[in-house]
Amino acid sequence: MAGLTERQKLVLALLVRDYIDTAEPISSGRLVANYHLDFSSATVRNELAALEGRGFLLQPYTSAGRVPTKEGYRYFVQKLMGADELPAPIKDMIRHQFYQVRHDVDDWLSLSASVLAQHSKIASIVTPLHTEKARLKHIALLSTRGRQVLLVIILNSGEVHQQTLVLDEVFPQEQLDAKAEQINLLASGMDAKELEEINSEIQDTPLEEVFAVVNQVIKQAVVISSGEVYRDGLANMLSEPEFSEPEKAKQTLELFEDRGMMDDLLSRTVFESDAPGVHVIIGGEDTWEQLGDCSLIIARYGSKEHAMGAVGIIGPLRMAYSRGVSTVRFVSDLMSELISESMSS
Amino acid sequence: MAGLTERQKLVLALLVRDYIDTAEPISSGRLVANYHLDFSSATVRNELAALEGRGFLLQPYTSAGRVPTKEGYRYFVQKLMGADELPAPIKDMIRHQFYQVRHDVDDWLSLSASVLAQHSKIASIVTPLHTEKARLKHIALLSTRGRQVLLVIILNSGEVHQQTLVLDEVFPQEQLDAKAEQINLLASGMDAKELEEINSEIQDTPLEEVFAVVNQVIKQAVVISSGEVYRDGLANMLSEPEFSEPEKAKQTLELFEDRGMMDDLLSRTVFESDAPGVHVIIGGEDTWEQLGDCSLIIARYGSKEHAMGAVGIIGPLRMAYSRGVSTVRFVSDLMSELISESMSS
DNA sequence: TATTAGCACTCGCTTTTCTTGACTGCTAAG
DNA sequence: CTTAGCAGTCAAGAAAAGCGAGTGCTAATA
Repeated sequence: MAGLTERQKLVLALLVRDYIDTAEPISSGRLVANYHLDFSSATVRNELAALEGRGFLLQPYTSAGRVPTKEGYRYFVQKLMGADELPAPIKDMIRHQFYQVRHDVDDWLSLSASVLAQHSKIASIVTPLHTEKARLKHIALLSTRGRQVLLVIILNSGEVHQQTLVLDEVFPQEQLDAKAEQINLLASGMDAKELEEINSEIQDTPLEEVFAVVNQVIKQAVVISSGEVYRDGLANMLSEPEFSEPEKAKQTLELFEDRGMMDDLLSRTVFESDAPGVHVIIGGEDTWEQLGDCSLIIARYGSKEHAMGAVGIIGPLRMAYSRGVSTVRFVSDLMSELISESMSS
Repeated sequence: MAGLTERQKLVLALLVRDYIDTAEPISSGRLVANYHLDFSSATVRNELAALEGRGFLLQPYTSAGRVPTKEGYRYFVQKLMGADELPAPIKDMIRHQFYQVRHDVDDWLSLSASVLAQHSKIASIVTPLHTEKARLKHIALLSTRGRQVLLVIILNSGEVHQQTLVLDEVFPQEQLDAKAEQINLLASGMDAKELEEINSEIQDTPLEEVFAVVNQVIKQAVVISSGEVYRDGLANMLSEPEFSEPEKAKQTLELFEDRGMMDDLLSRTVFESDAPGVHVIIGGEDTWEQLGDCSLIIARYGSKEHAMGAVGIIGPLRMAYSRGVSTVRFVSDLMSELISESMSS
């Protein structure tokens, strides 16, 4: 199957862009008029028919204009779309916003989510850093209230996990410090497998209770959303005409609330691929059936050596891919920079 | 203005319950037929007209049945509604679910949110414990990665706050321990005001950087949502017919995403009132304009002496108040029990 | 005085019909 | 290969008609 002619590419690009703007089927006449094409609407009609034959376009009904198919969007994103960078002043503003929270890492995540939602006008998702080879760096036990104790676990990657435990009896802080110190001496630097091996030694000692949790947390650390996942801009989505039917809206919201699904999606797409760039997933098909009629633009941040997280936006098929890709790239690069800066002395 | 007659109360109660079930305007004939009333539809019509005169009902249009007004719901909730407890097996199941996560306090919150959403079929919200008179109990500094340091602050109430800081240089864990110890010796037991007073002593010492954050956290601790607020069941809401118009849905979602609003609402209603019971807020009017056409059922958990949080559900005006109140009460009591148990030795 | 049967009236909803006009695909000429 | 011209298609919108659930009122009844 030969590629598209230059003119077909032009027509497809114009049509997709126009449709993304207007959300209405695009007609041959409209294309000629709006973009001052130097060939007639009849010619455009022929090209449209050809593009429809290739599976890039479809007509909602016989006498309507054309609408891109998922395949059409994919071709557009891969071959036709140019970059649509955020304007420099906006970028500066965002950099400034990050600068203002430079001392509080947790704010980086929520700010990223908020920035993405605001500038893409759709929903965003941001996961915390996580590493694939979790090793224990350090734990701390902090008495909070009665038998409740906060267990803080820090991994080699810098990832922080915490859990409030209810122990069997009340311990003063000094004893908790001692317990923590014992575990640190014993298990620091170990990964899940090694922890498992020394597990039997711990059995029936006073450390058993806490140790079990450390063990379990390290095992779970591989799951990307083990920390808090930030979301924003949910309400934005409902403004898009494709979610005017409440059914669609509900479906999408459920997708968004479903941790497992997102987990799988993010980790597979972002972490298993070696390409560090921006990934665009357009609608569900075979692999990602559940995505349905939503598209996803995601990128990872951090570094392969230490720890990585993902930032991304989710919207209808008809989303501003060009601007979206630029925005996601900008934010993920910014995050990577911030993190690498915060590691240097 | 005299009270309602017994028969008017009966008619109002039946109508509200029926409307909550069906979401359709209720006619006089329907009431007589469904509930085998021993007076005629004409009589019911007279009573309906009287109730409409009182502002408890209204007709969507001239020849339609009646629908409750906000006032109508309020009267129903205050005077007419009985208890509609969850069935015992369901209660046992929920208790069992809590039992399974008894060692992890953080799970209590997310489980509460999930239980409430599931059994009320609408959205839920759960805030962590927080105290009004925050005093510093203990801090810890944990090196995570490069210049990043996790600051964990534990208040007298047992509330935990944490923040990842980016310090100006890299410190080994031992030095961080020493710093933390210094601050603990100096400031343990102090409240916001006392911390402010010793602030000047800290100026220009190596502790300044960390101390500033501790100071700030204690001040902010009074805000209820300073910890993570758990939400669930958002998608449930969209199933309700009142949110079929995307505008309404969007509005409600925005309300739900707006932290400030919820904060204000929860703290004012739950904490400023002395009554520890379940509060029902029906639609926005003067005080809570923003609530619009949503209702809220909330209760606090914990104890006034130590720390309190709030659990609640949010839905359309037409929600199952009776079941809702029972469910919220059940969950909040359960949480209070768990917490008080976890404090005893 | 309170209740109720009877009846005319109202008005949103559904269905039907008609019209409009924005497109297309095809054909034949340039 | 391109394009003007034209017949054909079909959703969307407006207008009309009928339906029917439900009311308010009135007059008779207990």
